[in-house]
Amino acid sequence: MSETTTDGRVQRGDRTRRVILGKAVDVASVEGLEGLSIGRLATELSMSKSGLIGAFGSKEQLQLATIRAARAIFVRTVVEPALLAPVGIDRLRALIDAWLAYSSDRRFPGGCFFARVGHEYAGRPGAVRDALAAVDQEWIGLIAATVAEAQQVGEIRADEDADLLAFDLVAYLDSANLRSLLTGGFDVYDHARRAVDARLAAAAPELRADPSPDGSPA
Amino acid sequence: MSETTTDGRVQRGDRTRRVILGKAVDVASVEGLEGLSIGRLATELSMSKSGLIGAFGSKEQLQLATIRAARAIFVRTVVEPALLAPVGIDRLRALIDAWLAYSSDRRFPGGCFFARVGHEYAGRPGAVRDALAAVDQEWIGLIAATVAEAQQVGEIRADEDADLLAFDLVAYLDSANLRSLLTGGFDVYDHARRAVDARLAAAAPELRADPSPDGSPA
DNA sequence: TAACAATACGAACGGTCGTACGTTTTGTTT
DNA sequence: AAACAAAACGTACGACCGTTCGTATTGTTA
Repeated sequence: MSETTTDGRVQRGDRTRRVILGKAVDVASVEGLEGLSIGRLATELSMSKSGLIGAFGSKEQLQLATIRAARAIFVRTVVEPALLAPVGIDRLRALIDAWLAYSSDRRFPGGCFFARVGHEYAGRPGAVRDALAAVDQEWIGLIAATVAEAQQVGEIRADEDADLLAFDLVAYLDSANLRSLLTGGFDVYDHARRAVDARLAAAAPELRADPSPDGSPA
Repeated sequence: MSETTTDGRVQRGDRTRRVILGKAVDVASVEGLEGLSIGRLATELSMSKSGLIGAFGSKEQLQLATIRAARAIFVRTVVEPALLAPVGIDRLRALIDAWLAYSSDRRFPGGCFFARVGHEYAGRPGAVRDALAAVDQEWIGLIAATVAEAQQVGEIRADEDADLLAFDLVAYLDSANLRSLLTGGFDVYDHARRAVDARLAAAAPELRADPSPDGSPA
């Protein structure tokens, strides 16, 4: 049963959905998920409003699908390439570097998609907010887990709180993203890089072994 | 000329404008400056749409006035109380503490007004974006200037880059604001506090003076 | 070929948006 | 009291919003 039948009809529908979402993520990264209007999207894609909404059922479903599509792009652009780096501090830096490139290269025209729409729905309960909160938690959780891995291989001090360190790092990234968009300049990404470097240097294990419980240096 | 005549008519207009803006900042902190609709605002204030828009001329003027009103509230809530603290690290901490209270107490129902609408317009050139960028720069500049003052009184190491330190601190605050709204919890403010403490501890001058070029304390 | 299913369409719906115009009300100035 | 000025109103406008309905088109299955 369900022998991966490639029904040409649903196949066409899937393709349409992909095309729509490709445009939707770009629009939403600038105008937000509320400003993402059916009519405008339909016009830009040269299709009918009814055809477009018919592919998703309702605007909220379109919004949720847009979030999933943006997440997939984020994973492909930031996470997967960074996971090629070896476990430890290298992988952590790879994630951070990939994120900075993702933001400064304007993978989405409005900067980080999730920063834009996250703030849009942060104060409004509902399915959209929940979905965005989940993605945000995934991202911070990934950073924290990567920090923990680096601790296990001894590249980050064991007494560092992984969640705290993840909080700091993500904060630098988000701040750079916003300020770059606001000012139009890119210098602030260097601020973020220097902040990351300093924070990771502080979290690095002491090179000269500190005095053990008994028998200490002169 | 212009002997501070208190014209009852413009006085009434000013009062109306104040009432409108009082509601506008609250609405905009949740729905954004775009979602701030004339009709809804008029309904909530039991006045006519035409009367409301007539008080400002256009929606963009209303938006700009709303930003100025939010800035005034921010100055009164965060900046002015903190400026009572003595120059130096105390004043810096007072600013940070006041900001955390301003955010976690939900002085605006949607959290920090400027985080919400800053992201909304960060990617869209125009007068609104420029106004928001200016306020943001004011705030970061104030933090940086306060850091510089603390350096002059010897409470922060002179080799710290004031702009860099300000960037880090503001990043912690913004991150806590967003994540608190997204999750509905307030634990993340403790993360921010611990991040601030650690960052300021790292920026504090060494207690045991290192050997200075000539004649220094034993 | 006939019956069925999924997609996309055009047209229309009620509702809200920002704005403009003319009128009424309220306050100030001759 | 008369003339004027500012504020607030009611009404109406065209544009767009998300959604619904019936229909044509395209592909699959009997």
